[in-house]
Amino acid sequence: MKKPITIHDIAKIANVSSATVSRVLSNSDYPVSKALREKIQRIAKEENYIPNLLGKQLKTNSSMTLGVIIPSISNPFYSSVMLGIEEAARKKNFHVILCNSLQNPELEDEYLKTIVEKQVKGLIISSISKDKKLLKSFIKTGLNVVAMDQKIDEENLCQIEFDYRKGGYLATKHLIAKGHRRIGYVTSLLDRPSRRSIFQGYSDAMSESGLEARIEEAESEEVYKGIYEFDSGKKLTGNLLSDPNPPTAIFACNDIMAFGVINELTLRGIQVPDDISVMGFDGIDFGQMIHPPLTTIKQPDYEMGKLACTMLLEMMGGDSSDSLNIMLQPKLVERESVRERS
Amino acid sequence: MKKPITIHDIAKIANVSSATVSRVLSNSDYPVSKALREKIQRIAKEENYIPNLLGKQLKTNSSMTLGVIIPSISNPFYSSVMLGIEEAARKKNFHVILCNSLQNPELEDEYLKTIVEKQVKGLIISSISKDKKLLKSFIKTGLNVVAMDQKIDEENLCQIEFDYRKGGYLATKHLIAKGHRRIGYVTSLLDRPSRRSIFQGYSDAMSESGLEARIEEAESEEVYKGIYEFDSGKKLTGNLLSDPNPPTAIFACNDIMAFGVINELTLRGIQVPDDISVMGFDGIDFGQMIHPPLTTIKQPDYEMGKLACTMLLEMMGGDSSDSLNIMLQPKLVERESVRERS
DNA sequence: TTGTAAGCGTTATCAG
DNA sequence: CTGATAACGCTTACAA
Repeated sequence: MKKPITIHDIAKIANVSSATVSRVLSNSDYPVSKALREKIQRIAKEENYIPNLLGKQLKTNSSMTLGVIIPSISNPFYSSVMLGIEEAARKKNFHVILCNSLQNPELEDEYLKTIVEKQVKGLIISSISKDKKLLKSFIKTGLNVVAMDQKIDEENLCQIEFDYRKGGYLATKHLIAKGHRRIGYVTSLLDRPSRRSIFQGYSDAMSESGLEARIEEAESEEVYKGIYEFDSGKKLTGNLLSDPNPPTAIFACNDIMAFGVINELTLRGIQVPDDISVMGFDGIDFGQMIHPPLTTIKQPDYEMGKLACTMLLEMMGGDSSDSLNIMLQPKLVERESVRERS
Repeated sequence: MKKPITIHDIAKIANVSSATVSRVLSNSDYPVSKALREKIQRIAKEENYIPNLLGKQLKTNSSMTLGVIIPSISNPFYSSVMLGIEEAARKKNFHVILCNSLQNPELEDEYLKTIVEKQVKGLIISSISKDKKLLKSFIKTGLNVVAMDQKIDEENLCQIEFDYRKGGYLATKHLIAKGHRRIGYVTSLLDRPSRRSIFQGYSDAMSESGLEARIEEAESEEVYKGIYEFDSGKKLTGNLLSDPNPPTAIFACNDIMAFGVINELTLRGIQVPDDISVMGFDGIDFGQMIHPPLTTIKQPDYEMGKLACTMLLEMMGGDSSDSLNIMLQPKLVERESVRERS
């Protein structure tokens, strides 16, 4: 495990200065004679030269690394987002550090801090922190940030939002159009703006049609684990069903929860969609794999990640630093878990 | 966006040398008088000092960053693994760079190279490259590697294997014990050792009981996307069903494919498990969410990631560099997609 | 076209 | 206990 070879070693072997070596090996456009250039390249190859990017980065103050902070990679929505981010990053030779905040604001801040210390200059974040104080302070000192999924009140950053309210509205409207009047809404704890917005859309659509909202909210938030939301969906469905006059359609705040709803219904011998219709929210792939295939609202996850990363890289390129604010639109995906109320 | 403050700036303010500042701010155990220590800490806080880890890393030749190369994060198995890795890494203040090789050996090598250039000293990899030449060469020059999931023939690295063969064997035996005699096996392309091993287990169990193997193999591999394997499961099921004497049980090489099998069966009016039993492999959470809940072989994904990372960190600690080789055991998870053949 | 030398921000060695 | 000072590996004025 001897010391790796540096440009100085190569310089010595080639009888040139390390400056010249640097110039050719870093693909600078600085003029170097063809003879020397080839000689140096040959030697570098022979000696198995591996550049030490830390040196370069320290000097140039640029780390070619992006940070991503999300609640949990085990949520299929975020893993799609991540795939999109990484795809876009790779094309520009950036690496991506993945941080799961696990719904824990302290963890989020800790990651934020260490990432900045590593001189990461670009961050994509779906923040769950309340005040976002630390994040805002880093933005002020030059960190480039694209906020995703959860809104941040602050200038100087790009935001990629998703129109959750409209999504909730669209879903509910669809149910109403199918003739449903008693529509229940099951949701995780309404502690995040995104979740409140979906609920808002639901409420708006209901009251617009003179219908009464009927909501079941999960009590507390466990550490993010898919199966937790599934169970939660089952439980809340039970609550809804205990009503003397239960709903004919159930709308869930995300697909996994909707799986729980369908599961509970099926277990109780209630047919979906014949007896009760079910509607999800997210549009993860698994929705197509269950029975019946889930009608849902699609969030463009992969595209969202790709877009976020492209915007971030552009921002860091520093061209037009007009901090954009993009609102992605929901799309209704009709499959087979909703049907006309006869 | 003025220049961030360094230990030198602090030294100047405090009227001490930067050496002293470094000693207190890096939590070195080097003795510094209490008075100075507190003064420096106070100033650091006041000035909002953010250490530049690049400088430190360059000096100490250690990057506190790990690399992870996996086929695709959108596969729920790997996202659980990743969650486990990150959990273990965080506890030791390491960050994790995520690289999706997308089943592409060239991408894998490219990542490998750039990661090493970034002075990442530890790597967890589920390699899909054939020769693994580059990887082996890096191991020789001191890269610490934990190979996961896919075996690598080489000394000097830890491996966390999973007993795929036994898993396949266990699953098949279970089906046989339930009275099944015609058991079909549907699988993705048998191009990886892990997949061949599962198939081997299946074959072994079948021939051991004097039963005839019946395999359907997907033709080619698409870029990794969950829905592809699902469709593939559907299609192969169709093939199996076209047999004049179709199987009474179908075993799939992974859970998602099993979802496809169940879906196709259900669509054709064939009851699972009443008419045909279905068995999966992986044990992802979604298996519990479909109907009927999938009987499957559990790979300890999250634990695998955690273990891999712990081992890697230990290796890098450099204590006992005995390169372990751990074989994780499969576990049968009985749910409701398999039933006794009457 | 090439070389010299001064850093980038940190730690580590050595002397005081 | 504290302070100079020399690295770490690289880039980049500036000089030649």
